[in-house]
Amino acid sequence: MLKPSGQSVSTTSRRVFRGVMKDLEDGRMVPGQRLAETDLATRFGVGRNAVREAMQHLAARGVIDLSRHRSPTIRLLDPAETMEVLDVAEVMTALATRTAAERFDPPGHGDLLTSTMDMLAEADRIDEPGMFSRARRHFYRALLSIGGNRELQRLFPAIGMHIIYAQYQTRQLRGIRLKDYRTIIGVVARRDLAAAEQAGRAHVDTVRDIIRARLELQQTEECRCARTPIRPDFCHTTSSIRRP
Amino acid sequence: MLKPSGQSVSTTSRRVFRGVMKDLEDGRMVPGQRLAETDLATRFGVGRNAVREAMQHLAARGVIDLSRHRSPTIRLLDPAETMEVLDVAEVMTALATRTAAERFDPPGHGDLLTSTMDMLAEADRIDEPGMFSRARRHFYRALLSIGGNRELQRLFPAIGMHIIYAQYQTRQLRGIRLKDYRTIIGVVARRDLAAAEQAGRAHVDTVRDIIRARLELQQTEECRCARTPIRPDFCHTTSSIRRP
DNA sequence: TGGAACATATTTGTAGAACAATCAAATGGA
DNA sequence: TCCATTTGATTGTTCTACAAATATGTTCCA
Repeated sequence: MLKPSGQSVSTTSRRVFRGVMKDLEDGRMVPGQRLAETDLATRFGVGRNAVREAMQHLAARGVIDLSRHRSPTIRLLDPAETMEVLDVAEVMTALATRTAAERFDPPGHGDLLTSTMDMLAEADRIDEPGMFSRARRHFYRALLSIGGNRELQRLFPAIGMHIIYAQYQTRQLRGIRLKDYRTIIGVVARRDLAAAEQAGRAHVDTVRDIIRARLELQQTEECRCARTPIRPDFCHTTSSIRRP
Repeated sequence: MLKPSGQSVSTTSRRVFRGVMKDLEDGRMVPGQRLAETDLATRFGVGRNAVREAMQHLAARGVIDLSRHRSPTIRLLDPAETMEVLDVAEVMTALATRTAAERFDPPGHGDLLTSTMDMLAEADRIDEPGMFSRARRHFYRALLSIGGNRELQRLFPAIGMHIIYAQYQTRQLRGIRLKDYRTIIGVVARRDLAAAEQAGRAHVDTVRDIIRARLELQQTEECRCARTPIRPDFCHTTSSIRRP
């Protein structure tokens, strides 16, 4: 039920797809980075075809950019496009939270929410890199699952939030997210449609404000921190993935 | 400007992708139909690899369903999922119309709207099958172009409306769409944000009501018209595309 | 030294062969 | 008629091969 039909197939290209997504989530790949197909093939132990299929999937999902005779690059958002992504995320999140509140059914969905809550608490206590990402994903999957809208389940993960997560990763954002997620869980459990929609919208709005502030700060003082906006030519050669 | 970055590449798999989309739009392929990869390869004069890449792209876009060791099938919406698609379409369309109204700039966008208007009028007069589909696509592209939100330009065509167009094609719907599109163009040109958002929402709402009515009608009297809900096993064999 | 022009190496784009794994239909027996 | 087996067709996957384009490196000239 959590897996949309198209996702459940377990093929080789799927493995590459997931691998790249996971690498992006865990910070092993960063926006702007090039992905040479032979490198990926050896890295995941598959043929070039499988890699190319995965690239098509990733491109359709907005994770990478393709251009002829160039290595695919992980999408890098300029400030304007970052805001555009957030505008889309706002209405989609609002729909997700409202639908979840509308369809929330304690007997079926109760422990799903409590387990999500637990996972968020765990992520708050323990300070492990991948932990928070997993909790966040779990939260949204639970939300979408409760809502039961299959088209939303399909499209929501296609919003460019993955890129934003990778590009603007700060502790400040993480803390705010945790708080907002708890609020959302609360209003969904109360089945308060209006409050749920508002909470979803407000969350994205908060994230937007923080990112905007950071972008403006960054524009004035030209200091580039370790993890934020990486230039497209960050990796000068196409073979950008080092083998272990 | 009309083309998102990922779309502009012109490769062989891209040709297959476009070909399938066009076949769907023109009614040469219908929801539920199977797409054997060797058939597609010969039909488009390309290798199997290219077809498989295109299938990954189409699957990511929600145009086809993939399952292991089965020919891909064009997505077929049951009544519930049809409504779910429309729920997503509603908020996305509302965002599109509002953003267009917000960013509308007569000097730059004026003749884009008039040309769209002309095309819609043309489609209304002449009764050619592909004509209306082209006009509709032109309308939405213009809307998204005016709004300028690149993420929305990328995600909007990924909504399952293509399938709905193919599955619920009636003259009644066409007429209503034409009228609604003109209304939307009007309020966008007036830069009335609230009215634009409302018009977008109302349009999808109207479409939903009509489809719902048809589905209920269909449920009572079990008559299946020529073009509507085709069963998944419509094509009994996998080689469903006949060569000319 | 700086840069332009060329030559070479690397990478992508594409087709096709080959084979295993799996599914769907046809066949044949009870 | 119904079930089991076989057969045929289709997909999943890797490899090879080569053309086309890009990236890199080197040479040469001002």
